[in-house]
Amino acid sequence: MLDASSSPKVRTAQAVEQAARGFHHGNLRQALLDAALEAPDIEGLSLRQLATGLGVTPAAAYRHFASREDLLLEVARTGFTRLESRFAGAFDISRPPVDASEAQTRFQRLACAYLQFADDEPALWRLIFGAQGAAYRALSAVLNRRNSYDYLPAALLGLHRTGVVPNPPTERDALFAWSAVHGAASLRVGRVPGALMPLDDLASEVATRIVQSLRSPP
Amino acid sequence: MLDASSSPKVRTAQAVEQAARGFHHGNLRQALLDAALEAPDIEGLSLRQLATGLGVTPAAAYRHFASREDLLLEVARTGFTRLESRFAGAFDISRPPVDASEAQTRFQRLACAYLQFADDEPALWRLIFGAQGAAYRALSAVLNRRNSYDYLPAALLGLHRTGVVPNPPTERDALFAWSAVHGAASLRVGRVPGALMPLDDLASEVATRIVQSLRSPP
DNA sequence: CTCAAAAGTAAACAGAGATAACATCACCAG
DNA sequence: CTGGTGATGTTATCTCTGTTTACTTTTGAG
Repeated sequence: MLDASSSPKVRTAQAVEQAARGFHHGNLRQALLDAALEAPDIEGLSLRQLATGLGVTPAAAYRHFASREDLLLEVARTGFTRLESRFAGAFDISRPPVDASEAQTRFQRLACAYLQFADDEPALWRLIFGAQGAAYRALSAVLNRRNSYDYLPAALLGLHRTGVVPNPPTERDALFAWSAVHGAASLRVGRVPGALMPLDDLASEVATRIVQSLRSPP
Repeated sequence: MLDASSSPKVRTAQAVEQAARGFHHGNLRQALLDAALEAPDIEGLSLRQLATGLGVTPAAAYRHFASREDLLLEVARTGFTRLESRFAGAFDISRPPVDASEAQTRFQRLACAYLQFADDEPALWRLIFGAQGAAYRALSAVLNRRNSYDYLPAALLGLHRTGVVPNPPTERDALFAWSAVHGAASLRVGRVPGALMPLDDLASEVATRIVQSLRSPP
């Protein structure tokens, strides 16, 4: 299904040629998604250009997606997955940090992963969080939030458990942390001059400041 | 040029009447801008709908704006002005705060103004800061930054001068503060569940935490 | 081998931005 | 008062977009 070459059927030379080109009875759906993922402006892309760029008629796309919005939502879904896997790469959520230093490193790596995603795939970033966050809302209701929503609380909990932060983390702590990192990513994607320092600097700075704000009660 | 009423020319009674109706030799330019300002989705609006909604032919709009983008940029400009005037309402930048309490109040009011703008005019907010911040960048280069860019540094300086914060404010301090408030506004416009608390709560919380983060060196 | 479903094409529609040619009205010069 | 000029509007048209409909081709299972 997903890969034309997995079919055991023999194919005529012509069919093989067509499959090799990837069109006309092939993996059009994936090809459309892949092409969209590489567009510099995903939200602004045209279904027709996308289809004709793949050597296929515009109407063919409607065999695989109900509408342009539907296609974009699917792209946003894989974008979300990529963000999640970056989180997963930041630290192992199932194993608590051993000391304060590791807890702080984890938090910083999480912030860095968020910023790096915005840096590496700004089009996906804007697709997910831009446009009044429609894609984000539509997806976060459906997606397995088991992953994406647990890393920040886990990191904050780690900071508390290892003694970096006196109080156990609240939802408002998480919201503030998210706001600060999200805002930094936002300004960076928007190429606001002040936010264009090296990414690691920005990440460590933002992370450090957030931790500082969590250390003292009002 | 910018304002029809600034023209020194006298107008006949008929012309005034037409101007009052707003069409056919009147203030079409302003009418277009006003109508756009009231749209729930400014970025997504159609020039044709806008024009026909004002009882005018689509092509008429091109007598006043070079393109749709140009129209939107002009709308963004007045949006920026509105944001600025909210800043101006937060505190008087020319008079330094008298004590720590006032300095903190000022900072919080500034944060609140930012968030309130996002709350009251989400369409304008998205127009300015959304879409990779194109409008923001295009405008911030031209706009009289005297206003919009001086409030945050001034508020931070006030915090330092009154002894709330030990170190004099740096650019990175300002960037972090902006990030945190901007991020909160972003999440709020995106209707992220956690950010939907009463606005004053959010503003005071974010402001307080930012100040806390500025109180201790790494 | 057959046949139904899956997946493509072709042609058309409405609506978008944009342009060019034409029309009209205001207003100033004489 | 009058004539013409420029600002401003209209009409018609172009290309491009998303989307639908009807038709055709290809695939794969019974």
